[in-house]
Amino acid sequence: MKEIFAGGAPPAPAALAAKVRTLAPSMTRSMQRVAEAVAGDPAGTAALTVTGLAELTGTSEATVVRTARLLGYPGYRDLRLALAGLAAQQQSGRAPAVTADIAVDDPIADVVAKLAYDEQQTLADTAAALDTVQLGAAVSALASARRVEVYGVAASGLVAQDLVQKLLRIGQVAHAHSDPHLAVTNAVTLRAKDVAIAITHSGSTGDVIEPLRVAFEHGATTVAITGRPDGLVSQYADHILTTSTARESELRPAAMSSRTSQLLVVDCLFVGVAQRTYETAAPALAASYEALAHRHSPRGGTGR
Amino acid sequence: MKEIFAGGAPPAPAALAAKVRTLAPSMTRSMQRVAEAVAGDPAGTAALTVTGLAELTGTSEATVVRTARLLGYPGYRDLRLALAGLAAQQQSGRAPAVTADIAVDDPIADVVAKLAYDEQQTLADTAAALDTVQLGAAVSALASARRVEVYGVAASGLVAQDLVQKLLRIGQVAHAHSDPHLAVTNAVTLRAKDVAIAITHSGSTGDVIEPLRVAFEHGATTVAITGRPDGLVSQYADHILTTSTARESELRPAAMSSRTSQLLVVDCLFVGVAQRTYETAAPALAASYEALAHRHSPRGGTGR
DNA sequence: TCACTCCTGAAAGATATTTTCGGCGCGGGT
DNA sequence: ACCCGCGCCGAAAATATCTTTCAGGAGTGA
Repeated sequence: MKEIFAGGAPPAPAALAAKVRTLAPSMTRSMQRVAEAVAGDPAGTAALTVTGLAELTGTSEATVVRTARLLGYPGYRDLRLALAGLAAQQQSGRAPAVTADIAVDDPIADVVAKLAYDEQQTLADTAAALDTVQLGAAVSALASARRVEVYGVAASGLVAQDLVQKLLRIGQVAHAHSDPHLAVTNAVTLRAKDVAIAITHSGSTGDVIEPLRVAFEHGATTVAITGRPDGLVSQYADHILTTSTARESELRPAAMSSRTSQLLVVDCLFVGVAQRTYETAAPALAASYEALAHRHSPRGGTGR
Repeated sequence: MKEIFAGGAPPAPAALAAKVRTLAPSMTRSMQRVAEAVAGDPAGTAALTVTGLAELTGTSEATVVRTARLLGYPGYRDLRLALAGLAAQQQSGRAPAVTADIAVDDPIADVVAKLAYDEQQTLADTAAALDTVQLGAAVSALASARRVEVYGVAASGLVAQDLVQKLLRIGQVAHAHSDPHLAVTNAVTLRAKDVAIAITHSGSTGDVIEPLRVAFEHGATTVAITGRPDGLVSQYADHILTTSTARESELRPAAMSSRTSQLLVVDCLFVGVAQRTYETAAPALAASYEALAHRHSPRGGTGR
């Protein structure tokens, strides 16, 4: 007997479709075929043996096993078990109903419904796939950080600012950087006890990786929030938080769902830190709320 | 073959426990032990191999297989698969137990689940409450706008920037302002055919209302994205888009759900505009994607 | 074009499952 | 009380399934 059960990484409950999407880009062609079959028909796949699935996808047993490994399972046997579970869930639960893409001539009401549904899906996927161990580690680092620097450009830059705004509210020293040069300049000044966070969906945004690398080499604790955990950015990250990737279409750029996903992660970080530092966080939150009250006109209902 | 019971009956969906009880009397002692273990802890049993389950119940592999047969499965392998499904169902069944507020001592996994759930709820609420007529009107105004100015401070400022980033991608002329003075300065330059958008959750943020008022009085088309449609900001808005407000708690500031809600509205605006201006928007989107490609390191999907 | 890297599948090797087969306990007959 | 037969039970062989190894080959950059 080997591999009792628990350990560092739980295989994956039902966030399989999400995981497939997240990892698909880093897969080779044949592995993608396997992953596609698995994600497309969990129930059917669960009924197949390695050999059967290999034949179905026109690949070999080895490839199937490799795919299972990549998805986080010890082997095909375990993937199959998870698949059976997923199938059962789908069976009992309401039909997941694949949402149609947004078309150019969709009425506005459909657009609202589809976007809302997609973002909900993204949230569910992200939550399911989020590694709570990594998250916990990142929270610990932040809670005891002397100073926090967050790097992100474009859409991820806004997420970085969002995190910083939140951290500032609970009395943490935090800054966001979207200027690559200034970011590197800033990273050089970091030491142990400081935390650097890089946010990049692609995992390969040079402008963000560079400052993280510098911070890493200067001994700071580094965290990466990325949709591609196999990306270059992970090389310099002590803790990796994976965001999920949703399908995108012409009218629905990837930035949309990655942002939703990143914000959820950021919120989790924030709440985690607020919990750990409750003694100081709670009064700080109250104080910042109080300080802003007078900037709102008296009118407009106070109630609630 | 004897085939006493199985016959044409399907393996068994989830009524496994019932089946065990029904068949128990007709079982021999050791088989009962196996059946009991299976019914008692489906999840745990699903993790075991034949040998493991045999050892656990103090019986032999043969007995385990015989039990599986009696329960209607072709063999142990299939029983195990069904067991995994059952476990997954049970798991998901007790999921909705996380609707409570986030507490200081919640484990990190609960925090993730609760935040994700809350944000999903916020999205659903917002989508349901969004006035598509107002939204359509706002989209029309944006689609034919010569220039778009967006005002927002703090968290809403980030949403403003998000909208602007998106509009820029489809070739619209857009700017975000979070500096109240500059915002007003900017607002006085607006004319008809220009669009001004104010984003404020409270609906009473003076720093944002003021520029909107100025824009309104200069003849620009004005849009308010607010959680309080009865707030002061609405007085100067041609179109009002209402975001939903979720309950908040000490550890979960209102900014969190209002941001989610605002972003959904902003996404809807963006997609709506992109639809209306598809001829120019599509190439622009493609071009901006292309232009950024080289900023990502080539490496990404290699090994590991 | 050549060298190189990494993907890929065939087949060997390891595990898990199923089947076979003989032992043994238990009741009933003498 | 003893013997006989019935059928449950588990050890081990046989088979199926999964995993690993290894070498050929496609694609890529120089």
